[in-house]
Amino acid sequence: MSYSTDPRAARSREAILVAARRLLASEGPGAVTHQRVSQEAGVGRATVYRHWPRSEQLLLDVMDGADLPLFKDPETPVRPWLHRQLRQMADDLMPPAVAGLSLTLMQSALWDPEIARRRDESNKVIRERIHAAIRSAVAARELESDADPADLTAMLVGPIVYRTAMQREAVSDGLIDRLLDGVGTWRR
Amino acid sequence: MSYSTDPRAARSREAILVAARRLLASEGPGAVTHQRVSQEAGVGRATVYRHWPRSEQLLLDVMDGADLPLFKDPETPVRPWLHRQLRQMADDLMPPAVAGLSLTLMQSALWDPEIARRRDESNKVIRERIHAAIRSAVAARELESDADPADLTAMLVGPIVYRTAMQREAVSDGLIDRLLDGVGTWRR
DNA sequence: TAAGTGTGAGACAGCGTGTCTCATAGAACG
DNA sequence: CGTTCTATGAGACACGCTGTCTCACACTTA
Repeated sequence: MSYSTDPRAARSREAILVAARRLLASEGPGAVTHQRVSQEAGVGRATVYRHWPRSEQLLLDVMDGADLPLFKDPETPVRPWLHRQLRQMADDLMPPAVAGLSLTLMQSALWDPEIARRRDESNKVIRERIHAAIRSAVAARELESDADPADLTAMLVGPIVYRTAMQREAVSDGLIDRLLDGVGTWRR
Repeated sequence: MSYSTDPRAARSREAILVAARRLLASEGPGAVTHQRVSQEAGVGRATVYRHWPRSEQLLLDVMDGADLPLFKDPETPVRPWLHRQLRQMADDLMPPAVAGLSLTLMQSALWDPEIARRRDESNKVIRERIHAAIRSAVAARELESDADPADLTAMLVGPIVYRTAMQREAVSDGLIDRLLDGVGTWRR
């Protein structure tokens, strides 16, 4: 994406993103409105609309700022690495602001094609990274598995999301171990 | 819960619930506002507030109307029965209105203690039903498993919710089989 | 210096919230 | 039957948020 190079526009953009991040962290996604953000950022309301006509897009860009390197660059042995990644994900999702943001975006995606597109992209990245990790484990004879990539993701990530966002309890290491056992037969 | 026996109150209640259900199905949770509902129901706006001061409570009661007998009364053999229940759950969750409602309530629960309480109750019911089913399978020597009840629920329900609400794809029978394989060792 | 443009301020119409008052129609009861 | 009781509809009020528009102004860029 290329934005205007005008330093005035860049300044506004930054101020708005900072304000949106602060509001999100302190009061949750519901507080990230054009009005609140413009006040917090010391910027005209119309300016926020100019940069982000829909507030979900603003939320998406706030999220992009904290872009996750999750499941990137698998290490061998794969199993402990995957365990660490899932642990990390569970911890990242625990704060209400983050859990709320995820739920908000998932919900917006149900009715907004643009958000749906970006959700699908995100899903694809995660799915491919997890698939790559599993493939490398299989190649190193660390694991025997023939599961579908999308199924793998659902089986590993689904329970973590469910536990943190819906059951609102901590993800134990034991649960992560069980999830990993579910993807196939591990050796060593 | 006991409501007023006054037939006027009962009439309003019913009209409001019917209108809310219709709005939910046709336009999603975002359309279920006091204002819209009161118009649709042909009822004063204040009347809606009297019955349900917060719109999430109205959504909860709309959901209760379609109360799910999900995972209730396990049959033997347990595995095919569990399979059917998970299939049913996946199909129930697929319509955007239902998926959206679930996400909305999960999100509200993050900031509203009352909604959180009812979410926890719901979770408890599901968890105990699934636990009962697993116990009966273990008792009948159909299954060997020592998983924690909350973990079981996360491992079975989590991926279904993830697939339908976040990946927005159909849950295949193959995935359900994999999930069931994950809870322990099945015999026969 | 002059043209171009992002901005802040604010108007406007609309929808939604949450609380309040008040006359009235209907229910409950002696 | 008449009388109390109460849920209701209508609407006022103050407020928050949306989305669009206009306009003078200051800053950027050529």
